[in-house]
Amino acid sequence: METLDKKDLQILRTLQENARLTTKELAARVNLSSTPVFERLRRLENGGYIKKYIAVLDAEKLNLGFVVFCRVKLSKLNKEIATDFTRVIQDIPEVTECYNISGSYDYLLKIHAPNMKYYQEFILNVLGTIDSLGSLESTFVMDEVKHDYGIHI
Amino acid sequence: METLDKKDLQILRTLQENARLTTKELAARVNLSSTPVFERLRRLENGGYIKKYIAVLDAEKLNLGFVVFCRVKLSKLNKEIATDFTRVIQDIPEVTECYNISGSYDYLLKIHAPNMKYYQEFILNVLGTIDSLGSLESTFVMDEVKHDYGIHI
DNA sequence: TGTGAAAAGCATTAGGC
DNA sequence: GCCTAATGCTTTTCACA
Repeated sequence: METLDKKDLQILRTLQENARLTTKELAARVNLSSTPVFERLRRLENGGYIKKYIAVLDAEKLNLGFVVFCRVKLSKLNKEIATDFTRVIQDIPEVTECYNISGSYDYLLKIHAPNMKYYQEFILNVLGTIDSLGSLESTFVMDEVKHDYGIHI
Repeated sequence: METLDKKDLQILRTLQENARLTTKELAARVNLSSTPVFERLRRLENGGYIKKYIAVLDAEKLNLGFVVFCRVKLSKLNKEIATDFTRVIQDIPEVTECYNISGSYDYLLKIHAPNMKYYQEFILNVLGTIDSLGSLESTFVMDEVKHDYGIHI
């Protein structure tokens, strides 16, 4: 796929705000008829600009509103240990995000739990048992001040 | 809204994976016909369990793949300054997330930029000019190891 | 690339169990 | 609660500018 024009960007911008709009409604907002919007949309999906469509759930209501950012140092920084850690982390459902980062820690994890008690046991019984993990520092989220679910394009 | 049964959770779980499923497809997955699924969905939306439906875009392809976690200390920790900071932060499009956190910093920001050069200027011209901001520490994302876009329910 | 019309399929409501 | 059946929209395709 070559390049995106103004309408493409407008479509993407609109959909990352509300993915439930019908092609027709979307078409109205970008001043086109349904057909070209439909085709652009397919182009954008196939081109990988749209990765997926998701429903954003309310973690609080689903008893997973206790959020922690956890910084992790590997037991030793080599490729094998890093590979092991990233593989293990994929299968831990409480860990919703994991980034390899610069600085004095190696990884930053975002973790969702029901409460502090649960988290404490999670550290002891899950994270604490990973061999490739050296040390760990938890930072608790007291309030979500902003969450855009989208990027500014 | 009272409590969620197995089918409700299954619906939520499915939709946070793929929000584009038709009611019909969704119904097939939970072994019901369209009507009850349609009604449950409405109940879940109105009950606030589903906050919104969004398209997840590819930040890399849209030239916003340079991601930074930035920890911020307020110039002074009082209510007025905190309120000012959180208000200012809402209007900065590069900041896609902002959390009030425990520990030696007050806030954790997630920032999307095109590249390091852009980020450097962003720090100088935008973040650096916020009065309520005391100090700041940038942690660069070298790799996104895991990103679930959903919680484990 | 775009438009508009037509076919195929879905969301949504109604009526009954 | 659930189902099936009907209706009015949408999506999707096609012919054409």
